[in-house]
Formats: sequence, structure tokens, C-alpha cells
Amino acid sequence: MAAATGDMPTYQIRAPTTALPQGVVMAASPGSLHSPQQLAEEATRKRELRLMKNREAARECRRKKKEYVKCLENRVAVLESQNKTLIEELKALKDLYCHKAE
DNA sequence: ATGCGAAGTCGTCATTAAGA
DNA sequence: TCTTAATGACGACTTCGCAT
Repeated sequence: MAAATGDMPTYQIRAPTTALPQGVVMAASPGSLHSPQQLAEEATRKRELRLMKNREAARECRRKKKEYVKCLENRVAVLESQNKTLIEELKALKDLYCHKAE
């Protein structure tokens, strides 16, 4: 995992896909929808809203996952360091004990 | 310079778990 | 039971490093 904070590449500029249609006016209450045309528009609007929410949820989910992995990596580093220290300490104590025993 | 494979990123779909 | 947020899986795309 290299670039946690890497510069944002030109990358993102790919999907003109969705950005919720500009003037998404909150549709009238369901009761006032009549024509098939209106129903279709409402369905489209709902779908776009759902996709947008899920897109953001996916981003957030990935962000949290990255953060979690980073935490784990930090913890590994700390534990490895502690382990190293303890091994050194043990070695020193063994030496001390051996020399005393002679 | 360029072609290629690996790794990273994103959006979408399907599924699941939790709350109303 | 229905709704919704979270997450895994997948395909499309970009970026990077290396060999030629």
C-alpha cells in the first residue's frame, strides 16, 4: 500500500456518469404522479439517487478499510519492535546468568 | 518510444445485517 | 416485512515500472 495520501491524479475525471442531474427538483408527492412519463422520471430519479448514495458509501467504505489496514500495519511495526527489544533483553540476561554460573 | 503485466482506483450490482 | 447503509465481487480504466 503505497500512496495513502498520494496526489490525486487526473484520474477522477472519468465519469461524467452521474452527478445528480442539475435541477433535480424534489418530485411531487407520489400521490400526484400520473402519466407513465412522470412515473418513469420518478423511477430514474430514484435510481440516480440510489447510485449516488451507493457511490459515496463505497468511497467511505474504502477509506475506512485503508485506515484500518494502516492501523494494523502500525501495530505490526510496534509489536515487532517490542519483540526485538525483548529478545535482546533475554539474551543479555542469559549472558549474565551464564557468567555468574561459572 | 512503446508494449506489457501488475497494482491501484472507481462505479456498479448483489447480498447482507440492522433498524423501523 | 420493508428499507437502507455497509461491504464483497467484478469489470473498466489508469498509472507505474520494466524489458525490448
